[in-house]
Amino acid sequence: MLRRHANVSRKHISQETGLSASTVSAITSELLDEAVIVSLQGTEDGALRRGRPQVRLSLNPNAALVASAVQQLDRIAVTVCDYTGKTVAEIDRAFRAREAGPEEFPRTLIETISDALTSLRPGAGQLERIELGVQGITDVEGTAMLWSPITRYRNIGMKEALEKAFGVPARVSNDCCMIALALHWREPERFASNFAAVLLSHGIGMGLMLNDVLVTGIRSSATEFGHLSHMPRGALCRCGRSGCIEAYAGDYAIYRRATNAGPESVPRNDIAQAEISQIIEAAKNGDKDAIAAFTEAGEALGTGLANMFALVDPFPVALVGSGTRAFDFIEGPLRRAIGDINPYVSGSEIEISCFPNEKPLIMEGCTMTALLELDEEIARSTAPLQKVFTDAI
Amino acid sequence: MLRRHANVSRKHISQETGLSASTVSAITSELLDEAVIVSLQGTEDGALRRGRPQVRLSLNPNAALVASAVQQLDRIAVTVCDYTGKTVAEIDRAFRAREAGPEEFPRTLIETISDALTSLRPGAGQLERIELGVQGITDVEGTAMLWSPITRYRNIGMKEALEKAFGVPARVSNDCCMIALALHWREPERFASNFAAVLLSHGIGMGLMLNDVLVTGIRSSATEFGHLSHMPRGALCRCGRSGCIEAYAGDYAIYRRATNAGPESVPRNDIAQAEISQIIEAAKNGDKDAIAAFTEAGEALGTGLANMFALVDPFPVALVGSGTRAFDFIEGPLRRAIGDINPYVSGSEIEISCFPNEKPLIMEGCTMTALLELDEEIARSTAPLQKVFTDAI
DNA sequence: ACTATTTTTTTCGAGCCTCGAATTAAATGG
DNA sequence: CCATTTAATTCGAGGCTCGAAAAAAATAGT
Repeated sequence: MLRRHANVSRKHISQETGLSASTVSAITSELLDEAVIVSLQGTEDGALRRGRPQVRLSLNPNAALVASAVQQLDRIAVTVCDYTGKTVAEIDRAFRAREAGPEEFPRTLIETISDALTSLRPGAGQLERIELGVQGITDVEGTAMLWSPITRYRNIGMKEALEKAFGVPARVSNDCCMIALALHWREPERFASNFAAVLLSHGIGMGLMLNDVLVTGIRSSATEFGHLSHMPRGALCRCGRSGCIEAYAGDYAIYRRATNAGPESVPRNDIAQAEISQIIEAAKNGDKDAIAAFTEAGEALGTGLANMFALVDPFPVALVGSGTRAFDFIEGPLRRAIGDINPYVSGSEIEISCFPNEKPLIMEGCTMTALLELDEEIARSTAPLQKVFTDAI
Repeated sequence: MLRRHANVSRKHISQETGLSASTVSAITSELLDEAVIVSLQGTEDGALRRGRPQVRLSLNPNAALVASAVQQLDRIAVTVCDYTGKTVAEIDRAFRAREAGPEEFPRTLIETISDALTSLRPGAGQLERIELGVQGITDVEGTAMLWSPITRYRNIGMKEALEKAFGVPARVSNDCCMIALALHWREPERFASNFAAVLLSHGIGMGLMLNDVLVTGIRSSATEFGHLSHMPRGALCRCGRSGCIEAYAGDYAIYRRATNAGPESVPRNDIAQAEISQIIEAAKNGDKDAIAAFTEAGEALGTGLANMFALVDPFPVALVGSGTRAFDFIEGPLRRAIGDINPYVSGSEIEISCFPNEKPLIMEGCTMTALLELDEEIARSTAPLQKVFTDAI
């Protein structure tokens, strides 16, 4: 509750959670004793009313620090946040992932986190957790980057090196999952129990939340939405197969279709954003191939989403990343494909939001993941939960 | 625990569930007082060992009765089971659904259940719940049959009429969900937390369990697997759209392809099982079109499953219903399609089981649903555990 | 300034579910 | 008939929860 809302009174917590006032009092007094939370005088809305004034409670910023990192093709970014989630240190520096050896990844990361930590004002909390967000496939345990488009090396261990260097728990996560988590916390009403975050960039990724749980694939920590079959025996995908959604909706697919290169031609993997911008301009000027490129991308995305809506309820969708710049050309075909395929869902009723800049979302998701794990740990150590009855049958 | 295993000792329950012996003792003694369970002398394995013998516990058969019903195109079947799930009465009679008016559905059902109940030996438990399984779309609350291929009437209310007639809670559920539930209880190791039951008959249905929860669609109580897009702008489906999985894998699609009727031709809805048998025979004799029909069915099913495996982990699949008779012709293309589409799943590693006869599974699922709801109710209504005080005089 | 009123928070006693330790129960072995 | 073994129960205690009562901390009114 306090992670969601700062400055709320015990009364308010009691009303929102349904716990009795006495229970809230007991729990908060214990957390205050342990300096996990702090109290402030004055009512929530600042108005002075008759009666004993509410005491506003908040998380104690100094209870802990967490470090979040995002490793991308050309940059490495690190953010250190206090226990309330406020950024207290930030570094964003160039990093040439393609030219880096496998050992450079953890090394550079450790250096950057160290630099961020030394820039902190004294008196801040202690570092308690590190969370790293990367493109590509990470193992479900979050120990390593199994495969990533940013490097030709496989299976780059991260967790162990980080934990050794800083002495705190560390994890690697898929960027799309972090984006989904960030949206879940940023707009809890819209992105509630069921929604998808679709990352549109060179490839297509998805972070999917169903029943309040992030869905994880068998090896990748995210769902392989980009490699769902859109068109059997269709366009050549970067993964080597044919007809994947990505082979129609990824940057390379849009470039290929816009330049009329033919669906079988080998995907380029060095497409600059400027080239996509040119295609958008061309589409605005009525270029048939450019428009067809975005139309086919929208159809592929819409078909994939419609299939998911046929399996579970329709859910809100967030489109994230540079691909959203062409949203005006993608939206129509996408919504049409949804309506065409699913008899019970009209394309127009699906909530779609765009977030052009994925990086802050990935960072936010990393921070939230670290903080939530920390919360769990604190909850465990404070008031040992009773053994949960697990059905062993 | 006792619903899963009859005749288990308190000791065994304690070991399996992880609850302490004292807790198990407290709970079981209360349930014994309420006659929800009964005890029997003698060890589980019958062997006489040293030490105090175990007391075997089981559900009390007479604690309650539940009625399950399956309404199909040409028959209506009713089974009454005791609280342990044992069948104590059974009726299966002809019913011409196509010629029946909307009011005949609940009326015939009530008649049949009444007849089954009057045939019971005296001393049996009281009827406590009714569960009905039907093809087609039911609302999530289980009140009505919104649409079903067995009748041209829409929105046939069932719950209210049944509850009025018998004075106990009633529900209508989708047949595929019931099949999934039955499999989950029949083979809990194979069909555990994640699996799918695919019904292959005139149309294609699916009961899907993810994370121990049956996935329900927005209106239908089951997932619309049959209407996932397999081939954009592909074969005409019974639902009016094009390229659905069902338009390749349903009986009418197989008949259409085998008779070379062209993918745009209007689906027949009166295909007899004998006609499908003929196509199977033709395939065995090497008929090109018959083989192609099953091949395309397998590809469509495999593609749909592969897409699901890309979203969540691969899971075991049960193929159910008359369509499994052609499994030998379907299996190869199905497994190939899975491997072709999902880079991380080989088609050969997916566990596929066949269950040709869907009716007993639907019935079993209905019974289990009713019994499990009853269990929940008993757990809720049970008086809170109280300590026993000895008289101080 | 003092008291009544209002509102929030804390304290207190109790209930429920769980557990471990000790006890009781019910059998076999010698 | 007693020692031993195994199962089940009882007992006391702890953790989390609650409702009722009390306390705390403010304003309103005389």
